[in-house]
Amino acid sequence: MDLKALSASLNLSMTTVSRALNGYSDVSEKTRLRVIEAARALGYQPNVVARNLALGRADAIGVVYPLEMGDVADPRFLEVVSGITEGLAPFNMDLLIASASQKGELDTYDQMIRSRRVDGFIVSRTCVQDQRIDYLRQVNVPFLAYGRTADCSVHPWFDYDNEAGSVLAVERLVGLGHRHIAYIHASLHYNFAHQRYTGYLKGMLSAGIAPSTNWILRAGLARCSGYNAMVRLLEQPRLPTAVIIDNNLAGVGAIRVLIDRGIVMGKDLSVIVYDGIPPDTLLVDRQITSVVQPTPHRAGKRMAQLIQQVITNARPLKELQVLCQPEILVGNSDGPLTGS
Amino acid sequence: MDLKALSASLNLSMTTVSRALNGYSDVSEKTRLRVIEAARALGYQPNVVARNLALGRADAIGVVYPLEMGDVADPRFLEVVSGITEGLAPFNMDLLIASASQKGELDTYDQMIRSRRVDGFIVSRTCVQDQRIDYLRQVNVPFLAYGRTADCSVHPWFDYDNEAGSVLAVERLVGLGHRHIAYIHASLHYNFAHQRYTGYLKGMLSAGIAPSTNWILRAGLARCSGYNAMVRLLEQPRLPTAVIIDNNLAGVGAIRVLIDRGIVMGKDLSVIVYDGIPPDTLLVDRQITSVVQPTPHRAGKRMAQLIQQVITNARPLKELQVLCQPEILVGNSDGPLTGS
DNA sequence: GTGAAAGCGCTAACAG
DNA sequence: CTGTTAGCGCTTTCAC
Repeated sequence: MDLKALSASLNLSMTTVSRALNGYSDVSEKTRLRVIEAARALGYQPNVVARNLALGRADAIGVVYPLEMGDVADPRFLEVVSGITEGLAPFNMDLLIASASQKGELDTYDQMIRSRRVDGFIVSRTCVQDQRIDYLRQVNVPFLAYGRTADCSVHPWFDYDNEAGSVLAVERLVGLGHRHIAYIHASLHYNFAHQRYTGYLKGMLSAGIAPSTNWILRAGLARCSGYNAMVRLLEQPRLPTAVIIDNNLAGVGAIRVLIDRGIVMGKDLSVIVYDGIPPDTLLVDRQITSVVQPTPHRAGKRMAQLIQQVITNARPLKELQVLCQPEILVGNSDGPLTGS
Repeated sequence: MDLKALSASLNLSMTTVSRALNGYSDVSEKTRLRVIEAARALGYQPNVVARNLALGRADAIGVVYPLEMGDVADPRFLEVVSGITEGLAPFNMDLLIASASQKGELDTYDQMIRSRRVDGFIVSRTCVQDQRIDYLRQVNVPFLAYGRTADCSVHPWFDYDNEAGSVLAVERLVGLGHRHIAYIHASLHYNFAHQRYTGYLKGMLSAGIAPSTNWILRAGLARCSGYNAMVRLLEQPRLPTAVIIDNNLAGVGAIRVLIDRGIVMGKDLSVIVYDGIPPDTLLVDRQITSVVQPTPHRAGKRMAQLIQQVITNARPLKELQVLCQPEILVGNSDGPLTGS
């Protein structure tokens, strides 16, 4: 069932039918209803390929991800993708996923652009200095960056306010009376880790506390690294009364040490984990106080709307630079400073 | 740079250029080389939208996944997707990902089909009785099922030989001298769980061992459920000397119990986990003996090739029904039956 | 070997 | 308000 057949069955021209279906004003209400009804009855669905050729659009956005296993294995990313497709659906846009080719990621972008498969991109896992973004800007293809970069004032992006999140965590602990607050963090190479660390320092400063370097420990994005960091922390001659861990992977490992050693969270040591601990992970009945951000799914959905607005030029740049504010989700892993 | 411009710059007709580029025989070798060189130099890339309209293809395959969080959160699925895109790349095919619409999954399939966005589908997480497959068969759209179904002799699929995996596990334990072999499993509603369970029974039968119902415990696809199951198992008046756990989530939980209670795997109790334990999970230095299957990434890649062959009708049905054989990956969580 | 012309299914001027 | 006409960029008969 194509447009020609549909219009023939209605004794109308293809033009009129097309306009009726696409909600143009210059078609009588009566005709429109008749057309819509017939389309439904006959199960007409426009051929998007033809339509896109005529319109010069692709009605799709692209995501290309690197082949490195580390990236691929990120469970959260699938949730983001899920959110993106969901957010794109109302606009009848598709999500095209591509692996980076062996020739390199940039090459994949180039191919997708020149073959007109997509109208724009979502660039994930931005680096401080990001050549993909440089390239897309240069060839003038719409995109939304998932994460800020060194120079991100001139393009649309979506990111979390990592600094603010750490400040919140420090403020909460200080409010509970803590002044000896340790910090376990991932490599400061990562943009998010750097920002969170900055927030920690800032929060401490505001509270008039000098952070102790003995209590600032480098871990990584792995549970075992958090485990080791906590072990090291507990070997210190003087112990802190609270600790903030800047990512949930290290958080799981660190908390494992506390559980294994019978250290009671919220009493012996207050713990706050950035991003929280995924459910069904700890296997003990504890709610970890967390800095929470919108779920990956929600973030993806929001990004879908943003990239759509980028493509349609619906909004000024300023409104396409979205910084999500984190919140504290109170659990029972922290508590007031005890007299001891 | 489009075909018209390219052919103009070569003083050739679009026809000839098109044929040269698409490897037709009826164009002189000399011209072909000249065309290819020029195309490269000028950075010509065919507009796939136009090409697809002319050819009536989409050069894309679709994957639609349900919105349920449980599915979305499956980290393995992203790896499968990654493998699919990689496997599709050599054929210049794209992967289109869509969330199921609120109206239901079938509706999403229907839309994608009628709008000609895709040439076929990969249907994941098949159920024993699967309406999506019924539908695709009915409308005669190519697809590959990821997982078998009750009646899967008439369509292409890719699956793991779950039954054989359990048999292997039992055989290994029996070979080590064990006869008291417990089994912790997910809901037998799941196709894979049912098949693995069948394999367990079969393996036991072959070894002339009557499985004890006290040692067959129902868990689920969650770590905590495995934890609870193991606790229940250890409460039995008589204990088994070995246990097989049919999924890695429950496996993590079950093993946690053993670690916490100081039960030494491979000595006090031999443990085999289907699919193995993901790295950086246990936080203790143990290699769990596992039934392993091709990685999700590889599986995805293979499926990409399969669906491509389905679409091009390249092979007989029989060769499009692929059953992957699992293997045992030996760790140190099992060992010979000790005298005690 | 090469080119002219028709058409894939749809949209968008431009007339009426 | 509705229909006619001309493309979108590519492939593909069918002649030469």
